[in-house]
Amino acid sequence: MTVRLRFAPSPTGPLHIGGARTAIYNWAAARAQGGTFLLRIEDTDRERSTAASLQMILEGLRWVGLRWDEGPEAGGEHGPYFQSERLDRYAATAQQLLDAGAAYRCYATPEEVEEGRRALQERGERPMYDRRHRDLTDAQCAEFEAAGRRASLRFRMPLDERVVLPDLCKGDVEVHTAELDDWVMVRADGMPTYNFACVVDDLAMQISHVVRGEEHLMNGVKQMLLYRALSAEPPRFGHIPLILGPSGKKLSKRDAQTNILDYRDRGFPPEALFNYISTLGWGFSGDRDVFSADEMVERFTVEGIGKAGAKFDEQKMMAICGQYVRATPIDELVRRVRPFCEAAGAVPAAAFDAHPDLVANAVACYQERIDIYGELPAKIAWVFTDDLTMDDAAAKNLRKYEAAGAWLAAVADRLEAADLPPSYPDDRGDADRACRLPSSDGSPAAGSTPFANTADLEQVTRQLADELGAKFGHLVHPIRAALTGTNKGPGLFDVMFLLGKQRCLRRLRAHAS
RNA sequence: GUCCCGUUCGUCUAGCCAGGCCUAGGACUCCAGAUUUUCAUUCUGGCAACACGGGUUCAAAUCCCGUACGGGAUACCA
Repeated sequence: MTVRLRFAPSPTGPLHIGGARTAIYNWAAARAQGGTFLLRIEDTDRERSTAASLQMILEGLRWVGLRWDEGPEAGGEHGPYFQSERLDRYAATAQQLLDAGAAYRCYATPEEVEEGRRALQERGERPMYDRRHRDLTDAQCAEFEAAGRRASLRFRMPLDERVVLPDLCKGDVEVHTAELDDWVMVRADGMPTYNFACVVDDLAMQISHVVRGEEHLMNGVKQMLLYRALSAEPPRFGHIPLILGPSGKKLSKRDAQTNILDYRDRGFPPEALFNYISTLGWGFSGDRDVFSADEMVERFTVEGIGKAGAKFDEQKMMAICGQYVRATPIDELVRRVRPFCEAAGAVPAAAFDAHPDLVANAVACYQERIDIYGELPAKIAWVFTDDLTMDDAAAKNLRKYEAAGAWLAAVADRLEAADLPPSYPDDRGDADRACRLPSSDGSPAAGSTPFANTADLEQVTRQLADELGAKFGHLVHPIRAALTGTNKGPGLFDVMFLLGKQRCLRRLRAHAS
């Protein structure tokens, strides 16, 4: 069997978390079986479909790393891939169904349909279309036509039958056709509805597996019946559980950011988002939940998707992002972080271009301190920006010891005599290449340059502490505050090294008295 | 209301289909400890679950039935 799966969004809004997961599962199922993954745009709702939404969806899919073999911008032999361009096919199938008696014309106005629905409800019956035009004669039809009414096309639902939908995720789902109404296949304006266009296209595009949210479970049953009316073999269905918000209801904009592109804009690693979203309803293995898309493809099956809804957990998502950030090679990390740092004005473009090693060292110092790229600018700005804002904790550390002012002056004097590298934007030579940061994880970075390395700086400072009769641990806090404006961050000597001589002296002396 | 689906630590999950290896494993969170110039990282340890009730069986988280609770669907939206 040729394996072909599709993601079929309607362009009525941006790609959201749930849609992305559906796309990922379809993609993974296709790749896992060496099949084809295609994208089809279901734009039969003229009012709500927009070109802007389409672009956001395409961009969202690309951003999480999904590529489609057929579809918009990719082409393919089963196009067009926009339902609005396939109207002739729906019309042909509609006619075929009409001729076969599997569908019929309904001239009821929306008001009449609603009125019938209410009447049924009042009688204690299931509220649905009351089938008032199910058996219209040709003459009656002609009468409605003459009166200027336009017909919609409805499916002639079997009245009393048990149908079974074999579902890859849920197992056999049995439903009585009495629960289903004579649903509209083609609107009065000639546009097909979801269930109809979906089946016509899945057939034409030779879709082998339909994987979609479980809100479509009943649609699956309706579609099964339509396949039968068409004497066609239905695809295999897999209705996957929903992604839930904290309240346990379907995830909505109220619960969290649901637009995929918002995560891009906030600086989430796309691979991490892909990874996290994939775990919402599917487990990689008993002892791992961080995995690559390739690894996922190796063992993904639709049957392996869970049955229960999964709550979206932002904390866990962040934790996974952090793992990806930490596993990223520094050069790659710099590349990814650059747009965020530049946009925020935290690191000038010139620094990236003319001082790549300095920037790499600075970023490396924060690799284990951020979960997403977007967190970096605010943390790293002190390295390149002179208008330091002192936070409360830092201000407190400056005042904590009476001698702090004198200490800072002494440290400044000592550093003035030391071979500290120059400050950005002065040329730092190969200082940053010779001394790779961070150095605080056990072994101080050492290098062979004309300049002091972080180990030398530590030695100088410890010695000074002795001379001052101050505890080294006490000395550190006001220095850090004066240099960075915070009480957190890289090791103190990495800070000095990054900042360079002039900046260190200036900041130290600004708080020396 | 009716129909359908679901229910393993607070959360995501492994185990369930092929019952014993489960005194239920991993991850996130939280707590404690180690490392340490701060923060973070890393490491060690800890808290914490088979919704409930029946059955089948020598044996049930795993199979069956019921109950409760949760969710979804009931559109000329998708």
